[in-house]
Amino acid sequence: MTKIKVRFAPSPTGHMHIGNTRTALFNWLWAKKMGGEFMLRIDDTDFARSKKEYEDSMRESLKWLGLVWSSEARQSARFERYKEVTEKLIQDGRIYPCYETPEELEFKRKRALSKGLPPIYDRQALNYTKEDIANFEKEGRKPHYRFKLNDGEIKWNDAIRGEVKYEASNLSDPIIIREDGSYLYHLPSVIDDSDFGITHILRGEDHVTNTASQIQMFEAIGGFVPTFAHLPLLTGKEGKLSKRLGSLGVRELRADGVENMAICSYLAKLGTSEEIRSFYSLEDLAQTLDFSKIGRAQPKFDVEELKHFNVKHIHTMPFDAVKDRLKVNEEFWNDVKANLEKVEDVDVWNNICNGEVSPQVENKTLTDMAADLLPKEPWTDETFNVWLGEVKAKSGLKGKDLFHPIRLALTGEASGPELKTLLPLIGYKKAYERLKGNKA
RNA sequence: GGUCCCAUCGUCUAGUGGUUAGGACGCGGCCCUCUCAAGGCUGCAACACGAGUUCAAAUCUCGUUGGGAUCACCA
Repeated sequence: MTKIKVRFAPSPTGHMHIGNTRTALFNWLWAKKMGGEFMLRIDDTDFARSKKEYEDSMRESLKWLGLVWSSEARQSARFERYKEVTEKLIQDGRIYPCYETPEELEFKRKRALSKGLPPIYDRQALNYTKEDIANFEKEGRKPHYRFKLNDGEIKWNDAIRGEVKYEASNLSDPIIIREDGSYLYHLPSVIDDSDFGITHILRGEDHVTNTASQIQMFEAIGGFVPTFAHLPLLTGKEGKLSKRLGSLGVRELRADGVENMAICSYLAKLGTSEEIRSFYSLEDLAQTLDFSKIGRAQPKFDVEELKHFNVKHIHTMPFDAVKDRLKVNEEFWNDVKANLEKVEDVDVWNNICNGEVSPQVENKTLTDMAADLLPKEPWTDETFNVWLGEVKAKSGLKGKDLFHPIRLALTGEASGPELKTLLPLIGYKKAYERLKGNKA
């Protein structure tokens, strides 16, 4: 059995978004689970839209997510190779020149549609005479090229969708070279997958039809046909795949305090029969990947749900998973994590316990009394209960009337970890001053 | 419009002819805490529609409706 190799092949025409991330993640997880290799390939054949800035941004997001790659390639650096293959394919009669303008093509499509016909390319270019071509050249028209699909049934066994088949006659011959000589994604992608020994192609189901034509390309260049797996596309809350989903960037999520492993856990399990639960390492998550548990329907992605999941993810996050980013020790982390909405908020509590806080005085009589009753250190586990019992007895207050003013005075916040946990962390001196209404 | 895919609680899903249609998330209630949060328990809630096959259909067949993908000189 050959070693498996997968690739994530983004086009640097935007930042990493949730759809991209999901594809990259599944590829990475599959490689990890199978002990294979994960490759990054920059599909920058579209000069007009590709930008270095986006490429850098994607690399950064990928690294932040933990989706590291062990090798990489760039399509714009491989044009010589594509040209070589193309020339051979032209000789084989699998690639042919066409001279229609985009406008003419658009017109043909519209006309076909209005007649109730499928807007499939009519292969008019296959019937050009030498004179036709000479005339086009004389007009100054430059050819674009299409890959000729052979008639017949194309089928493959999709790792997610099972057996898939298409009749080639229902497909358009894909354009593979633009009028300006640049390549479109189809053929370079196949050449690269073949040259780099990609064994599995996992991508969104928007590519299923492409797969049919690409299988013929793999065969035409004499390459190994990889195994395909097509993930159902994520849809937005409203049903349609919204533009918002496309623009929902990893960078924004990160800035909002969403944890990388929350994103990965959520995306890996959404749309599967497994419950969405937190994983704290990609390796653990990888072991649970199972194509047979991926549904065929399109799951709805809801960013609010992700954010909610993220909060729970933080509440149970082990110290080891965050310690590199923390200034506090394990005990402190465990005391406050269940109240955090973002990891960085641990600083807020660190400051409340160790820094200076301006107390809010809600019931001065009560907090003054509480200050006077507060025993000096050393404290024991029972100190808080004993102290509060006295305050309760003396003030006659209980429940919220009792706790709220004290919490506000002690922490300056209306909610947070249990006061019993917090008090020892704050210490006598600060606690006393704050209860007295002084900044401390 | 052609081709392909899909359809079970609000959401993600289990279910492969006989189930009180199960779980998870969310939502409601209760409990725990002398407060909030966190936590525990519990409740509400679904087979898109219509035929057919069958003793029996969420499950099989056909149709309808609805959703999605693709049919780009984007990837």
